[in-house]
Amino acid sequence: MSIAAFAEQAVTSADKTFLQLRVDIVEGAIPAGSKLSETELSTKYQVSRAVIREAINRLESCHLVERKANVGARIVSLTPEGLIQLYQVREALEGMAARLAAKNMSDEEIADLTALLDNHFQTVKGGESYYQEAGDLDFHYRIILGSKNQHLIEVLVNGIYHLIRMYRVQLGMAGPRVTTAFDEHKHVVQAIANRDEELAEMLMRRHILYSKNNIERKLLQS
Amino acid sequence: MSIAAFAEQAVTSADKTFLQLRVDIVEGAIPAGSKLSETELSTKYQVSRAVIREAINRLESCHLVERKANVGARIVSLTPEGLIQLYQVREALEGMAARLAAKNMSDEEIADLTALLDNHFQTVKGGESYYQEAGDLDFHYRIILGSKNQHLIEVLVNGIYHLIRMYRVQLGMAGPRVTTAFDEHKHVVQAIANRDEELAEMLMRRHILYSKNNIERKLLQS
DNA sequence: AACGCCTATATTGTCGACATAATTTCTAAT
DNA sequence: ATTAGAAATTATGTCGACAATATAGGCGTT
Repeated sequence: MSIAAFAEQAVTSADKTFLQLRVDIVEGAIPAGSKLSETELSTKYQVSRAVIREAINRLESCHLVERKANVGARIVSLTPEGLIQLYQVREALEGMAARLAAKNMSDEEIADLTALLDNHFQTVKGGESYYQEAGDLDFHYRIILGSKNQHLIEVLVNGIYHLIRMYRVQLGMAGPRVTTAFDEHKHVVQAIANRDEELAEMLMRRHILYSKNNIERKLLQS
Repeated sequence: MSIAAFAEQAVTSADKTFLQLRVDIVEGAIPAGSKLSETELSTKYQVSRAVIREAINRLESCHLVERKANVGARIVSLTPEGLIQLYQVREALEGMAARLAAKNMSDEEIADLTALLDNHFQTVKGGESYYQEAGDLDFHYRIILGSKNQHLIEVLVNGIYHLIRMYRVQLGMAGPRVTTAFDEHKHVVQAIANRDEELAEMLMRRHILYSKNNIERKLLQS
């Protein structure tokens, strides 16, 4: 199961425009903090202003843009505090996700997750570290989905993860930590396999906390 | 500071329609699970369909309605599992909020919070229990705001709390537990005053967990 | 020269109409 | 009578135009 599995396909024109805009924003094609002019975008994407407005509305609900009445929409500006706060929310939510996953994942799902990790371990042992980010995402997504909690899934997959990716791309942070993250992932999965909710949550929180500390260090460097 | 302090005043017509619709949905004037016809609503609220569409879009980002392309929008249907899942998210987020509040609230804010609790205690000791829900909300809102975490505040205040209120109203649950909740609130505030992040989070999580258990019991009764 | 006010411009908000997709209803054939 | 298909209807999606608000620039005054 890849990330694409979560992308409900776009049927309407507003859907496509929204998805396109989201990519352009997250990947930095439209720089953070810049203003989103409706007329400008409508000519650029060859759709009416109504479509653009709808797309912007959805971007706002992802917390990727901020709107002010009668003024317009701006892409959110990236601040170190913002990223830290994002990781605090992520720690809380993914910790709970791991707890719920330990309770709610099926044995088969857990087996798949274990297999994924083994697979991931093999590729990285071979030095192919370019695969790291996708692997990391797969790990986290599976546990989030494994929680079977609709609200949790929604907030994380449609909201926080795009924002985090935006930070990663635009602050020039290459993927997650490679070296130690494997063991942390492995221990989380073991806890889930043991149906140890308490430990699964604690380990996931630690894992994300370490990421946060790692990022804070990088932010202070620059 | 009351709940009204969070309601950014509506400037545009879509704002007002959104707020009105949200009240009508949460309070049950429009029953859960029912379809939201754009044309119907536009005549009912005396605004154009564009305004209704924008309002519905915002309701969707609150998770109060669900839209399907080329079909329309429905108010979310209330299920016991949905409420339980909501409380799981709430436990994770408000636990983190209490932790952050213990770190980030100013001494003055903590003093105010303590005063509020004393006040609340006096009124309830006098048997005026009708004030309970507002008091409970005030307590939780202050801690959420005290976290100083924008994402946390957004998700809880603009998202989850309206949904929970919708459940409360429509499943006919009178406010929160009265008897034991005070002590739990008091202990949370004490932990925050002591700047004990760990304990503050744990106590808040317990507090919400108890609420969840209480609700589960009520749900099983009916 | 600096400040305030007023006009001009551009952008967002709102509207009604048309295009398109989904649903319902009617018809016809088995 | 039931079902499949097509026409009619209703709803959502999209568009261009107008209205209202905010911003920018120019003008006059102190």
